[in-house]
Amino acid sequence: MSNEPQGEYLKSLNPPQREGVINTEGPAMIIAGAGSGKTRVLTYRIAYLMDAHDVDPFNIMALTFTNKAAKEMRNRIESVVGNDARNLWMGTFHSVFARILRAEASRLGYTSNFTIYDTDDSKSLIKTIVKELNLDDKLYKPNVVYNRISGAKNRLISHQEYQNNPIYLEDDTINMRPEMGRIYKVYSERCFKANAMDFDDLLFNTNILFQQHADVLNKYQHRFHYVLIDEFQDTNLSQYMIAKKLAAVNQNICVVGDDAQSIYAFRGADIQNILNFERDYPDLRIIKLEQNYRSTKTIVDAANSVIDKNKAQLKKNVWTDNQTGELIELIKATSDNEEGKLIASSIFETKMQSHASNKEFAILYRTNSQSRSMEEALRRMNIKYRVVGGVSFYQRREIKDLISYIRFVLNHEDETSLRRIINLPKRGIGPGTVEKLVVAANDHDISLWEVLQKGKSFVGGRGGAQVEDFATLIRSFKLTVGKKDAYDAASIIAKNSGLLKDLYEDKTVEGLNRYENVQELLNAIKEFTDNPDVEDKSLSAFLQEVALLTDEDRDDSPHEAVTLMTIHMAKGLEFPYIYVVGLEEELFPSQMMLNSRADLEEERRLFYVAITRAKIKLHFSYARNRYRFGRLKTCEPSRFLEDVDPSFIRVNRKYSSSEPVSPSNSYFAKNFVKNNKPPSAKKFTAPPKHTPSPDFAPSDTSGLAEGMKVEHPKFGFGTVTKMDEEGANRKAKVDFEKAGEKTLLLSFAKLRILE
DNA sequence: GCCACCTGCGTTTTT
DNA sequence: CGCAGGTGGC
Repeated sequence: MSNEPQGEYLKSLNPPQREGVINTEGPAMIIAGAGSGKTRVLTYRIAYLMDAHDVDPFNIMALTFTNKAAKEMRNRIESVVGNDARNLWMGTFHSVFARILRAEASRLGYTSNFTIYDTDDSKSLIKTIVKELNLDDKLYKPNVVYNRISGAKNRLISHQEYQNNPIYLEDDTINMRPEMGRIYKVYSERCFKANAMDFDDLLFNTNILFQQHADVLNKYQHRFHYVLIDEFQDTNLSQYMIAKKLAAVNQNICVVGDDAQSIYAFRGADIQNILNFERDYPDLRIIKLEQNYRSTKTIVDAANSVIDKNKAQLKKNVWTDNQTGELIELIKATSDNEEGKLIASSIFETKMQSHASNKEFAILYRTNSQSRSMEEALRRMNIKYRVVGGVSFYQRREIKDLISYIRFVLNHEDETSLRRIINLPKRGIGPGTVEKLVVAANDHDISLWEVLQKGKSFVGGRGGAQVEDFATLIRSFKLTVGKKDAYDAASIIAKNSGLLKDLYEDKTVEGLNRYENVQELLNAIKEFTDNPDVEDKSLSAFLQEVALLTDEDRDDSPHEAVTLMTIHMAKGLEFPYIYVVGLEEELFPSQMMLNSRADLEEERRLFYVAITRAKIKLHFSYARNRYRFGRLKTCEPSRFLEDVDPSFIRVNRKYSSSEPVSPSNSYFAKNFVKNNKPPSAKKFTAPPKHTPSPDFAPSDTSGLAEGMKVEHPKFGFGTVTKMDEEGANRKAKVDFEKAGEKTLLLSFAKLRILE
């Protein structure tokens, strides 16, 4: 897509795509089937506005849901229109409106350096409040309370409205949680007092800002001549109302989405927004992109046969001109571990037969915990892989610790960060002391920072003095921050707070890791200050960058690797070879989604998303037994398998266990998990002459060298006599005691290193 | 205030 | 199973 000559790009579009690009004026909704070139249309539309209509990029706002999508779109526009693309207002809803809120903070009683609380911060504040209100924390679990408050905010219900709303009250009463409204109120007040906004506040407060300050709204309405929204099916009411208000003057609002791929209803996304959109803009231009360019006919038709089972959907007819391709292969396994093994073998074979590389494969699953058995199997076959998702870098304890220091230095009212750092490293300021300080600040309605500085007046004994020492430390950091750039300031904070020293002295593996992670954060800050494009090199500027950042920009994982991730993470991506694993009842569909038709349909859309990621070939798999919560449980194949038209599926006999086995009558269901060696493995390796040791497990052979003693499951024991070549063709010549001399391809051979 | 042990709980998550 | 949080010893 690079170096496209200007104007030429229109010719590469099909008629509906072109319509989506050139009809720039007035409201438009583009319903884009999977793989139909949605991002292409959106990026070209923006490029076309700048290129053909000479629209100033400052007047265009383009909203996405992920940083990654925003970044990718900006790059693609840049390749058409050049450097001007940098001036677009393009980003996630949260980052774009955080920027506007910083500029207008004083209108809402905030200062422009307000802290952004992530979900963990919010939950820990909720936990504190539940404790302070003496409520039952079994009933008012942070998760439950957070979701309730989040849900209200996303529907633009303030805590005042919540407490007056009979529906919410009744609901809470039925659920035995009558104090929910009170917690919401206190939580909102505490966030405000802390000069902090949570993720939902960034949108909620933008609504308040536009509602209460007509001049501000007016300003932005006239600034943004064009508003575009990607993944519109994922917007919640709060986001929709912001966009609607901004577009009210110029009416140039264009939304792109696919109702069939709506998988975030549980986060407040509302399919209703698509229907409302038609109602709110009667002269709406609706464009349907129905030609799929991504997948084979088999995959497109199979996906259609699945989504057809849903009742709630907009009619559309996704089709493709691509080849029919191969049938979907179904792999049946006896256990989760065997499933991993069969998948890894299938990947290995496909790689050999189709000359495919690792990065063309993705394994998709419903829950992160399913990655373990896949990882083990891939490791054993020496197939490189990367796991996307899991615990994010910025959520790691040591990283949040340093970030919390930085936050508190920049915002002395940030209660949640204070609680995190005041006794880290240990300074003898315990929870009791902290509570006294916070209560003092709240009861006398004075600032938290003031209370800290006068610690001795609020806390008796040694505690008071220690609190004042802490305040002095923070004050010294504050001075440093004013004088130094982000990197120097952060380094001084990391060092003088004692954080680094604490980690440095921890010589355990995890401790070393944490120390390295903090260094990595410091490196990231160094990169920030060294970046010539960055004008403001202050720590405060860095913090604002990082607050809404997830792991996107730190993708240091090997490129030439099989990708493992949840289906949610895979949305918007495509791979030639896709394995959708764990297709079992109660896992996928998840047992938590079986209660209502709407939930089950969302789950089915998730399955649809999984299928439509594949370009060339799709594999399904399930296991008859699976470890869940530490227990081996029997599983039924997923109902979703029956949703796929059977003419598109064939059972893979080679990579499937023919006998369904229940744990009660099976020798290996009971035993093989222990020794990791199911008898069924014989089906795809020749019967061994040598009987492997009971604890045989292939070693990591990257460090294999001449003279080492090894065990091979088939050839038995031997000594490495020669190493040859590197990378994928790395070989070892081994002199086996019984089998003689063999040359083994290490990316294939299973060897256990004995010494 | 600190650490070691124990219990009980959960599963998807753009920001 | 793996983790977070609580308890009870010092």
